[in-house]
Amino acid sequence: MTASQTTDLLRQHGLRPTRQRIALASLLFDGHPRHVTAESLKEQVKASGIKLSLATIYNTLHQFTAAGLLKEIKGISDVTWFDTNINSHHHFWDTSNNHLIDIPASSITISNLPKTPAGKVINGVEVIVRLTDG
Amino acid sequence: MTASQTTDLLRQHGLRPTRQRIALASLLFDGHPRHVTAESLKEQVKASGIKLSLATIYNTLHQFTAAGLLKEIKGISDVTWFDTNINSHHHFWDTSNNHLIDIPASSITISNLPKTPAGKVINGVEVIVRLTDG
DNA sequence: ATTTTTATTTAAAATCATTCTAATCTACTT
DNA sequence: AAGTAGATTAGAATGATTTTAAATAAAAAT
Repeated sequence: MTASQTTDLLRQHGLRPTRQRIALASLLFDGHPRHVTAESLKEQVKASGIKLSLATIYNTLHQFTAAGLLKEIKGISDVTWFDTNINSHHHFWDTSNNHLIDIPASSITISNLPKTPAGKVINGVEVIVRLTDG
Repeated sequence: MTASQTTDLLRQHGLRPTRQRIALASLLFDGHPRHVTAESLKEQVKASGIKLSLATIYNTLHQFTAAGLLKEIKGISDVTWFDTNINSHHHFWDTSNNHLIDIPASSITISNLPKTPAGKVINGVEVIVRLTDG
């Protein structure tokens, strides 16, 4: 993607094409699927000789997410939960009051998974069904 | 569960039955499914007039988990990930190198979910398939 | 029972990811 | 070119969790 195409992309999403946003967008939207954290992106930025603050990386990742350019992958809120139900099962996560409700394992069927990478083994499957008011 | 049954339970799992562990175990293992965080458990402890430190609550939750008495519900590591793939899909999480791999939405079928609580709406479904070496 | 050993608890400090603040700077408008 | 609204930044603040190092309690040995 050229610099001018990146500029257009940002404008189309209501974001001013600043030097920092252009730099991050061209790293992120190169056509390949990418999974980044703020830290991993900071490394890439550093490696390409660009200088910008970590706060800007966080701001920009959230703005891109709000604009629909990125998707946030987040577990259940930002704290660790412990469950007295040790059997395999899943959860509704009610985001309006931050409560969890059990979903029996039998409610979820997983089929045709892509091949597990060589040397790796499936250790567990966690399904989170997010609920909101409405 | 009586205090002596709680003591037995702890011993059976190789844990010394200390005052603090007995108190936490009797709150947690009352036969009802429970989802707790360290903070929520601290509140319950406080409400029952018991005094013990937050560090002990964290230690104990992890020890109970290691002993198989609790299950930890955790998203993908403890950082927020952002994904350039904004279509509905899921993830392998390779815990050995902390990498993510996409799983197409079509690989996962969800059926017979429990009824969504009144006034709530499903906002998204996130499936994490955890991988380890071996 | 008393001592000794080893595990546990604790308060306080440290850590780590993330957000906030308030000052500076930059893109867009006039 | 000047003004204004929005963006960036360094550094402080926050919040969850872990670590540290000293004090305490449980189990084992005498």
